[in-house]
Amino acid sequence: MLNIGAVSKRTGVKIPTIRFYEAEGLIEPPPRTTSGRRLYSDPEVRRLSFIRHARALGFELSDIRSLLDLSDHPERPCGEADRIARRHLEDVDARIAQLRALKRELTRIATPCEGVSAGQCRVIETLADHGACGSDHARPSGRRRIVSEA
Amino acid sequence: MLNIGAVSKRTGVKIPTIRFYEAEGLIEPPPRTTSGRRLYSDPEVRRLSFIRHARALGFELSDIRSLLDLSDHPERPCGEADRIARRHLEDVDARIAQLRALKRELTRIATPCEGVSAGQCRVIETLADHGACGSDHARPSGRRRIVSEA
DNA sequence: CTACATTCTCTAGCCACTAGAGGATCAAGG
DNA sequence: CCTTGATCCTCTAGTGGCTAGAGAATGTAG
Repeated sequence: MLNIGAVSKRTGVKIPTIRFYEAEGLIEPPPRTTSGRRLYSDPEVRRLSFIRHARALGFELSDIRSLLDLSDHPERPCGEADRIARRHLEDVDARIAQLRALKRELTRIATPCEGVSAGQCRVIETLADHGACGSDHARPSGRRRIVSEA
Repeated sequence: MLNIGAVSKRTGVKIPTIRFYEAEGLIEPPPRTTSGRRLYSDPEVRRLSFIRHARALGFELSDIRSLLDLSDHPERPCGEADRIARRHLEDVDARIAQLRALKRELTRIATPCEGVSAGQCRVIETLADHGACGSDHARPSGRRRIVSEA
């Protein structure tokens, strides 16, 4: 039986995040010591590693919920898991394409501007005048923490 | 003088978003009709287009704030604009690299699994057993709306 | 005059956490 | 035994960049 700190170290999931997953129902509320501290045993630790791993691969919590569900019921057909993984892969592909388009735009914009003051700055100018650029870029997606895994 | 709906159509910025930008101080509170409706003139419309364009390129609002500031003061040195753009470009590059690594992992995982039930599913299995995969992936970043411009 | 559209303000929700307050409990050293 | 510092507890609020919805007022067309 490990306390939450030990579990956190072992799995790489931060303490508040473990509690958060518990509140979200991704893991069961563990037993407690008499003083109310959480005690985890091996299966919960493995479950947390599973979640961590899936998060590291960019799966959303809702997907992870489904995947955990399947992993809890090994007798069920697993087409769903495949579907989730493939859909996610498509998302990633789309995002890569997006970012590449973005990069092209940005490179064009950010090539060192010769102007000295904002009045002649290419960056500012290009942003101000949309017509000047390759139009029709799409919006990239939200900042994500980059947390390399153990 | 345009009302907020017309401005929204012209700039592609949604009405609630325009109000949001006003609340955030990215645009000035415009004059109002006697009944309290917002009235915009050309400079504000251009300012909104600027913001929209910068957002489409993935700049964060805090960066956009700085860029707008520079564009308001054309006499200032524009090194800052360059720095913002270059930093952003680096971010994008990093994100692309990240996603590519992710894609490799996912492709490995999601190649159609032969198992029929979750018990033998490659997806589930790989997630459960971290050792089985190329380790050390990083976490990709948050879902972003993809809003093509114009 | 009656619909219907547009606008207003305000609040709450999204995602996956993270940070911080304020308090209890634990383990180790003196 | 007592103190110190680490760990843990619960709870609330904040992050970014919006979006959705309630409920009310105003504008416009037929």
